[in-house]
Amino acid sequence: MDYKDLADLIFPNAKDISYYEEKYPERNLPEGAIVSRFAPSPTGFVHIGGLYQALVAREATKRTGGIFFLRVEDTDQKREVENGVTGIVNSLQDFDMAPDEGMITETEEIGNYGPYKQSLRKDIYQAYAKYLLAQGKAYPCFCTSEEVEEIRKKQETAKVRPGYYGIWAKCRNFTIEEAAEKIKNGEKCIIRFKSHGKEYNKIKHHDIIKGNVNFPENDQDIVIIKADGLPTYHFAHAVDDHLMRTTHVIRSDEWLSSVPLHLQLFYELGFKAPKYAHIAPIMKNDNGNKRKLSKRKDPEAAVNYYKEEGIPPLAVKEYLLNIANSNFENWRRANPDKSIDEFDFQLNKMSVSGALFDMVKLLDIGKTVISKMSAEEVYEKALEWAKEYDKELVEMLENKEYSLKVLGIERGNKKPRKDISKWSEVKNNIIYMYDDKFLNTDISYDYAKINDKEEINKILKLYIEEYFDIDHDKETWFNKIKDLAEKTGYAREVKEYKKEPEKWPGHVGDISTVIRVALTGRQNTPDMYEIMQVLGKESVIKRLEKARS
RNA sequence: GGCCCCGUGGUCAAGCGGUUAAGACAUCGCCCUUUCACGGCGGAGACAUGGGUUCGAUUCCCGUCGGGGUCACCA
Repeated sequence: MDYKDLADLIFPNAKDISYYEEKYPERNLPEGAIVSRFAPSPTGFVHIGGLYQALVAREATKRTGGIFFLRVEDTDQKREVENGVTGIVNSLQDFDMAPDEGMITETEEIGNYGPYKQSLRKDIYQAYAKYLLAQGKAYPCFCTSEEVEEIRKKQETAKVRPGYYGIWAKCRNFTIEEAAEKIKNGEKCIIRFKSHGKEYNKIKHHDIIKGNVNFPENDQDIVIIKADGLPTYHFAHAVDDHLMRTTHVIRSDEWLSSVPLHLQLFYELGFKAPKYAHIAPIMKNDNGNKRKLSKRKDPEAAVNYYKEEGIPPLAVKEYLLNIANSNFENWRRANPDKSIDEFDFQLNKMSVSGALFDMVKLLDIGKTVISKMSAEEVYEKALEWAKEYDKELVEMLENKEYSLKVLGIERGNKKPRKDISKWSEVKNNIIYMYDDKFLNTDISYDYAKINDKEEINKILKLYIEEYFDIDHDKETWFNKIKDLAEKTGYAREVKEYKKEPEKWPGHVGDISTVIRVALTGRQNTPDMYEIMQVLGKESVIKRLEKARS
């Protein structure tokens, strides 16, 4: 009896690996094309760090004529969540980052290198496990989890490195016959990789992001096939990324220390190892300590948060890209209208350590992104958001023609307004422009400097009766307000007032403020002339009358 | 604890042997302006620390301190 017989005994039905090698040939892509992937577990909502990884992987492939695919790593059924794949697919969709290959719904996929869901690739993993077994590079292990735990405890008291390796790896020393005997007796086994690494040997590895790193060789006999017949991450990674012809493995840097193991696996399997790029995670400041954004503690860790808040996906992507390649923002300034896919993204320019998440900066980018949109676009996007999250906004936006005018105020010029950073701010930004909201609610007017009721009434009365005409052009319109200021004893020009402030009780600006507050209930608004034009004569008068009463 | 990685203003970060140590966000002031936003100008604000190496270290080496990661039949 030899290793091959033992392999046949354990996996009698597994195919020869040549079958898969032929089925998934090298990809025919242009020179230098990068094939990379996003490979999440369907364990709940997508984390912002996951989106970040996906973005980086996607951008890395984009201009090389490569492939960005989505592989679902569902080998741990315990952690699996219902409709997990759908959640992932939809999140990528929301950010306009649909993969070139891989899962496209809970069960469907596109591409020739599938299945892209690991639980469906059981046969493949077993074929490769059998292949290792047949060469004596893997062996069945009959230890129960209790036994493994016991070994760990012994190692702890002996103060040696924990793990299943060397003298501690008791199943590795069974003879083929002994192992076969146990299997024939129906003993349950898992499959372990038989490592020939030595801890005292150092290996040099070059990571695209982290640079040169030195590690001890792996000497752990890690499990490759679990009791349920599914592979562990390590083994699935090697098999899948080989068969899917991944050129660049872009993943979170928590995997960095597994590189020696992975390299060893690729080598023993006879695969060409991919290049690795380990991304530093996005962090959060927690009482002076940096920690990863946590699903439990931080709402902003979930990508759905951004959708709910109405932060434009493009803003999120630009922010993330900014963290990834800090020259992005310079590029963006020079190319304000180009697609981010035209940016020359470089993996090796990524920061080695994790950035603290900065919501303020994200929202600033949101402002800029929205300020570049047309009124029509703002309208559509805000409405789309509102349909899901804000019924009142939907009602307001029902009058499309009017809403477009409202949203169009000071929009489209070379210095557009930047007052909306996310869709959830829209309502508060424009609600006073809607008569049915404004006229029917109690407004607490605060006129700032002028607060004498009589005075205010006088100003408003005069304005309505003698100075306001909706048909005036802007210059005439404002001259009329200046006239009104003069008439009521205020300085006509702010500059003159500032020269001799004791001469007047105030200036045109104060008169404007009275009108503005009466008109909108607010001291700060966009251009008042435009507001009046949008409101129309009737509404302006109604509003001013309302303020007087 | 072992192993690995990292340490430039509040944050993201250029620079990597000789620089007035960029830029962005935030902050403060001024200007523009009927308010706000935008925009313009300016201010404050940093090379963790101790030793080397060197004519010269933010840049190179070592220690210290600080931060992060990893040591599963989880990914």
